[in-house]
Amino acid sequence: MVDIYFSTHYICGMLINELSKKTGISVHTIRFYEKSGLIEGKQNEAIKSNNYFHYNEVTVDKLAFISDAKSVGFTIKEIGQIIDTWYNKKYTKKQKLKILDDKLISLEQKLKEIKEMKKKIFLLKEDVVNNRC
Amino acid sequence: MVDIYFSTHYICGMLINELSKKTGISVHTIRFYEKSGLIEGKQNEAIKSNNYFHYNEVTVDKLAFISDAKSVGFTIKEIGQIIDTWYNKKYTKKQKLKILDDKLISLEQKLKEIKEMKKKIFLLKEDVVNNRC
DNA sequence: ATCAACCATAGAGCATACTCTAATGTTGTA
DNA sequence: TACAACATTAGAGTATGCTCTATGGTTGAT
Repeated sequence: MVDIYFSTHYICGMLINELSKKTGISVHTIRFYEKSGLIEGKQNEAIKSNNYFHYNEVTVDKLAFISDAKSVGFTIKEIGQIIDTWYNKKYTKKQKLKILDDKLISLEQKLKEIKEMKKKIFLLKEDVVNNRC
Repeated sequence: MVDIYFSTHYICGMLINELSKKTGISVHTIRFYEKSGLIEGKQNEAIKSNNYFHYNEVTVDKLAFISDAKSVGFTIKEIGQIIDTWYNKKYTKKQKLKILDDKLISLEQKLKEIKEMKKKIFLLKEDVVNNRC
């Protein structure tokens, strides 16, 4: 009988391979994100035979967010900023709100540009349909 | 008195420096786009003393389009495809429509993702406002 | 004890999209 | 004719975001 409250898994969370499988992000890329400061694992002080990093569900959430944020065109730096408004004490409340408002503005801008591009492509399509080009 | 109908400018359009000033895109970047196949200048057969390239208003339009298309996240390759549905005989009508439809679908997808990200950032902002993180 | 499957770090390599430098030739105005 | 301001090509360098390789140690099932 194993006391789950003292199992390695319960205390330390998952290792990088499990995190990779859970998120669909490669081990290499996860390490790259860790080096870039977007996520961080913890080493268990009690275990001295290895220096393995352990990750929790917060990291899973962060990686899901990173994927989404990359899709909308945010850079690693920008994603780091947003994540730091989240769990981090790096910024004051005022700074956090400024960062988030800036991102909302840039998303609004992207929305506008994409709608305009849709119109342009649509007009181009009309020209093709009507043999005008 | 200069006969403008025979002036170099009228026949050949502008040189790269003027194109750069007109579009706000650097000479280097314009050359990069030309190497990438997005635009093309023409050399004047009649002038043998130099090998200068001449550009017309179509190129100005193309460069404006390239800037917009880059903003919405299209790659050079994708932009090339779109431009080739435009003035080019490289594709059949059917192929052109396929390319443009694909782009419309990807723009629709981007629109969706950005709207979702706006919601996420908005909720995050609420958390900051209410001191929940 | 062996061995596949994991873990770590350091650093090289790659694709994209520029951005710049070097070397050299041309044009047009003073 | 001098010279600043243009033009050309070839290729090197930079930033971003991965992606992979090398090397070596650890874990866990047989």
